[in-house]
Amino acid sequence: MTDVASRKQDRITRRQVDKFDARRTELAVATLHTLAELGYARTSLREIAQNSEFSHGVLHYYFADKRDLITEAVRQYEVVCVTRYDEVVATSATADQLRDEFVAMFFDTLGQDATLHRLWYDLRNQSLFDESFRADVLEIDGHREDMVWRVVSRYAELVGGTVAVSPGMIYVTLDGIFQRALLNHLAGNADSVAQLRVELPAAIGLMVSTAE
Amino acid sequence: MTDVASRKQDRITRRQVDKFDARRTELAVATLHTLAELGYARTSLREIAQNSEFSHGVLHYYFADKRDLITEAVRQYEVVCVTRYDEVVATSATADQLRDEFVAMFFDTLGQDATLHRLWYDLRNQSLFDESFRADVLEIDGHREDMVWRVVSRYAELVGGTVAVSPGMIYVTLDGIFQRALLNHLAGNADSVAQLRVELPAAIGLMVSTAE
DNA sequence: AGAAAAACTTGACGACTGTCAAGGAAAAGC
DNA sequence: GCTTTTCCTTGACAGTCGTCAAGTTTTTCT
Repeated sequence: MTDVASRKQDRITRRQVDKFDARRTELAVATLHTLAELGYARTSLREIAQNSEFSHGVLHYYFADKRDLITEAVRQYEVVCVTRYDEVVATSATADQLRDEFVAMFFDTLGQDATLHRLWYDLRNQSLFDESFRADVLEIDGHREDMVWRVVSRYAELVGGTVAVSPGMIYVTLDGIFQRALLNHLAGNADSVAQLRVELPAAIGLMVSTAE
Repeated sequence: MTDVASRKQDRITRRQVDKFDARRTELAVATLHTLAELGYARTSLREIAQNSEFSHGVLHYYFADKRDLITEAVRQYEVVCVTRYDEVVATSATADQLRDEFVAMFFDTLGQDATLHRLWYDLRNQSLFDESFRADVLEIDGHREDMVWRVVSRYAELVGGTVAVSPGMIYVTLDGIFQRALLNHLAGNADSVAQLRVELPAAIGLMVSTAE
């Protein structure tokens, strides 16, 4: 093959691959919404296809099997979810502002993206039973940990103190609060959610020791 | 009906009811083990029956439907699980002893009953999708909160201090640590589990302020 | 415009699901 | 010991599942 011909071939192949990937992503997003609505246990390929503009057979044209499809959907989740607070971190000038805006966004996404979040917890739990999910789950969990670490360490910096506990502990605490708030939110228990909102700043304060 | 006859009838009825309940519990326990092994999404009635000494049809003799069966299984879980640390609380004479024995039992049951625990988290998550689980889940969650509160408040008492955060926050934190330890345990990541073990006492210490 | 390749639909397969009715086996009552 | 009730098994039902092959439509290339 000549150079020109091979480069042309490359261009074609690349365009095909891009198109292929675009459709894959489109279907993965449809999968994500179906999973968020029904949960892992009740999501079928036909249901996913109905949430897209295609028929159920096309899923096996773009994905090897169901696991492949769901794995790709989880990756889509990650793209959306692990940079949520970065802008708050970047633009906040004072500790109080950072804290307040973090709390606001925390409970904003809790209400806004509740179904997506419950899906995440569902899949993280699936990984306790299904080994093939574990690597992806642990990776995303790590990114979530980094995400809250960026918030809290920056908060400590602004407040002129130091973080008193490990990144893992911070994540575990904030994630635990979020999980409980999500359960209470979906159960329609607004009072409990409101109380967690009050307690969240104090929990952050507890993990950051002010320099004396 | 004479008094004697009615009392005799009562006795018979009661015996029948007891026997009925005993078999129900037996089948609920088999269900619990199957759920712990396979997870909610992959547990079928036939699989449950194979983990008992009966055939699959008998399940509909003792339970109205699958939901009824699983609900009963969850109640069995609760019986085992929400009094785990009570003896430690009752017998510990010093704060250090209480803390150390709590941590020991915490990580003991993590390894020992890992499959049961992952089932609990699985079902708690199901309640995010399936409304009919929510009441039971919230009730058990409350009992778990009470359980860790008994530990930490007693610890504060022994150490001569006060608990610095709400019962809900304590539960959320300890449960978060447990969940993460469980994931790492099942993933075979012993190092991460060991590190959480080191950090757990510090986390407890952070939530209890020593009187000065 | 015609040929080739890619994209998508349709329908079918075997396996598995919860449920339940019919009937056999065991226990209880007399 | 015989009858009645309780307990349990078996087999079938209607439905759903993931998967895939065959065929149709659409796009791409020459």
